[in-house]
Amino acid sequence: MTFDKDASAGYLVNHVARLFASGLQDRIAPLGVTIGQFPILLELWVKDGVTQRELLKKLALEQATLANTLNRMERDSLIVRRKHPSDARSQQIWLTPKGRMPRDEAYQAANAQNEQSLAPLTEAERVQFLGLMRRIIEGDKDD
Amino acid sequence: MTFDKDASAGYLVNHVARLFASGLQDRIAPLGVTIGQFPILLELWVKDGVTQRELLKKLALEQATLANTLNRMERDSLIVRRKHPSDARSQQIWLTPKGRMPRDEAYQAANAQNEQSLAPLTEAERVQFLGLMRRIIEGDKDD
DNA sequence: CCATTTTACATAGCAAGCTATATATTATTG
DNA sequence: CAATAATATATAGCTTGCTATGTAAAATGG
Repeated sequence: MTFDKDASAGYLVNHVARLFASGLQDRIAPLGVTIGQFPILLELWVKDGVTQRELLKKLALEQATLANTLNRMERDSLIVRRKHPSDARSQQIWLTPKGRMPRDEAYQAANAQNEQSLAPLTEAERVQFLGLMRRIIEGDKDD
Repeated sequence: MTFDKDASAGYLVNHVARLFASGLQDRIAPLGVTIGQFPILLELWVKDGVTQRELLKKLALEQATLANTLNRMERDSLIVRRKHPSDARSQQIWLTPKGRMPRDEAYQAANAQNEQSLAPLTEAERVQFLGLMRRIIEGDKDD
């Protein structure tokens, strides 16, 4: 039997993911944010003051991963955790002024990276690519 | 301005990569191998006794990443490093009997995971998906 | 209302990736 | 041939992801 990793979806998708990640990392570093913090910030920019569990529901991450990244965000003064008024187990996660950074720059960084990495594809192919990935993700939920 | 992470190629590809990785991890764990070691083993099964630099050329990884993973593979008795006969800076990387495990099971694990994750796609779409990813990777090299 | 279960979160510990830097050896060059 | 540059690898230290487990508070059921 034989196996060609360059014909393996798993191998390729890992490689592509690292290309996107390292490109985005370079672009958002000047904003004082890392790629792991980025999706969390995106959610908090929509609505902060939420609990960790509420955040978790919107992110495809394990609870421990989120807790650890929130620790680093607190360390980096992007968020603060305050007592939940009615449930002492939870905390509310609030953006600091630093966490409320110029968001447009962050959006632009992400858009620019997507644009750069997808440059070899036509518009139709980009739509296809996103669609195929969404279906793979969707298919996984049934397992 | 607005930004929808679920319409972002970078976000989706990261998610998809983690689905593949965790699925493959589960499948190869019984073989005593981890996902980071897997692509290295694939190369060593083709040819061992090579130097780290020769291995590195075939893998889309940084030198330090490879060195660290080789350390863990040596710790796990999958490989041994022996003195290079003519260059004292290098070492030759050899598979141990354990590293020469039943490869077919490993190939089958990877194929089965690809099959499972790609299950929502038609054969034509799978070909498309691989092609799109290859072009993204290829496009990155020119940067 | 008290014992038990469930929930929310934190922590420990690991793998895999990265950048930056150190170290030893070989190759080159004046 | 000695000084310098280049090469091969290792190490330090970080982030992001994971699983497994601990702990405190809330909810529930007899």
